[in-house]
Amino acid sequence: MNGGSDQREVIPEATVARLPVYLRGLVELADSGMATVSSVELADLAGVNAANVRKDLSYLHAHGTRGVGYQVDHLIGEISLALGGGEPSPVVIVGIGNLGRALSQYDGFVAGGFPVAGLVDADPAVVGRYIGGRVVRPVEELADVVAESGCTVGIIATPSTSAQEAADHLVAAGVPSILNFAPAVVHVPEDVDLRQVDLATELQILGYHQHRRMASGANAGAVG
Amino acid sequence: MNGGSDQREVIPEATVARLPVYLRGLVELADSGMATVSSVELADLAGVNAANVRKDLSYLHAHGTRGVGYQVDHLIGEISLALGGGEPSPVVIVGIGNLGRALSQYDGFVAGGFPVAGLVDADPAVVGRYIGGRVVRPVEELADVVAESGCTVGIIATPSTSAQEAADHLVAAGVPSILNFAPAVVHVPEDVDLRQVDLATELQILGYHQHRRMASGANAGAVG
DNA sequence: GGTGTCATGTGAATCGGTGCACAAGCGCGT
DNA sequence: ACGCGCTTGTGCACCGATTCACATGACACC
Repeated sequence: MNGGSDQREVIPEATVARLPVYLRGLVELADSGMATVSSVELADLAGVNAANVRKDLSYLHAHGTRGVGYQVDHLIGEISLALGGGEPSPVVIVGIGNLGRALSQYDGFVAGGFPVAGLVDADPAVVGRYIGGRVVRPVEELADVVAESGCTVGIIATPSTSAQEAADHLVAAGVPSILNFAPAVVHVPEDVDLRQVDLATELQILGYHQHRRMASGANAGAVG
Repeated sequence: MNGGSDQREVIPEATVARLPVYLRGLVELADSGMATVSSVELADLAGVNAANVRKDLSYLHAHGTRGVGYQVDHLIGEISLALGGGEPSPVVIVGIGNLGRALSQYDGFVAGGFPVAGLVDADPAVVGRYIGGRVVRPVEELADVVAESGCTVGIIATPSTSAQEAADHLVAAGVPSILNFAPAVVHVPEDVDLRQVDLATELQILGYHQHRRMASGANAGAVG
């Protein structure tokens, strides 16, 4: 150990994407009173391969006990630590349309440690309205909102035509992480982390599989 | 080979996930009056590598012209054909809470060929209410809704505790494709296509990167 | 205390995806 | 008509992720 305490904490991207799923399952187990969990159980809960679970957990400082399994409490702590260090990350939502309104009242955010700290919109007709007890502020004050509440995550819920503009505003305000719900490709500097959540794309992917299944099943006939 | 004309249409999953992005960019180009597009332009538009674009398009019957590029119209047609055969796929939304309401009014669905054909909810207090001109029907009538409108896609927007139940209802109604927005792992038969869209998970992934960036930058400082 | 059983942890093979780099081909200008 | 430049299409190598299979090790029971 050459003094670097974070060198061993390089977690593969695919593993990171699964950790929140594990965490959810583990919390559920903890509520059920389970003290330990095996990789097979956790794999079943998360819908992945058991060996995959073990390899994933090996990246954390989560030592399991052979012949017994993993300690649920400890595992919850380690995963929570890896995913943001246990500190809540306030989020600011840009674009208060249908989706933005829904997101601002989504319980999962608060429960997951991501309290909604601000709402902004470019439309003067929306600015000033109250959504879930929070006032919608103009996009010009985005930097202020970020500075006041220490927002570290920005959510883009604007129409796709304004998505790039919203991203630029967030970047300018110093927000390091952006989640884009608008169906548009936005470009950000390399030091900004951007993730895309595209409902229409997901549906179209489903459409492909469905179409292909029908085409393949055409000669075999539809079996009930 | 039994005259199968669809045998060559095996498209890698990663490619399928990019096709909708291409399609969006292409439609935009078509509106701008562009008749042809090069792989480099399309790559820039979609935010991916140009060679990747070419390889992706090679899976379709979308022959480009060397020295010129691809014909925008033709490409739009081929991608649309691959993604669902051009047929609109009506969707039914299960769970009309905040998210379900927002989704039911989301324009992108109709634009993408996924009209909302029905809304159902298990809560009697919600059943009967009108959302965007559509009445919310009880979950017991889900099979009827599906049969009436030929829904092929089900969207789960329930609380996570009811997600599995909603999935079971959809499967029982014969819906072959399910998009799950609830933060829970649901299990479906193998012949049902299930995709997960988890807002909380996405945020936690962002949280990981942010946390790691801060930890790494602590000893190295800001690099100039 | 010894032994059997069970679950972790990991080496290694495999699979799918990405991206470079280059050959093949088409059109345009001369 | 011919060659030049531009772009497609793809072989190949690299990389990350997944999964099997097995060695290691701890607990419980007798």
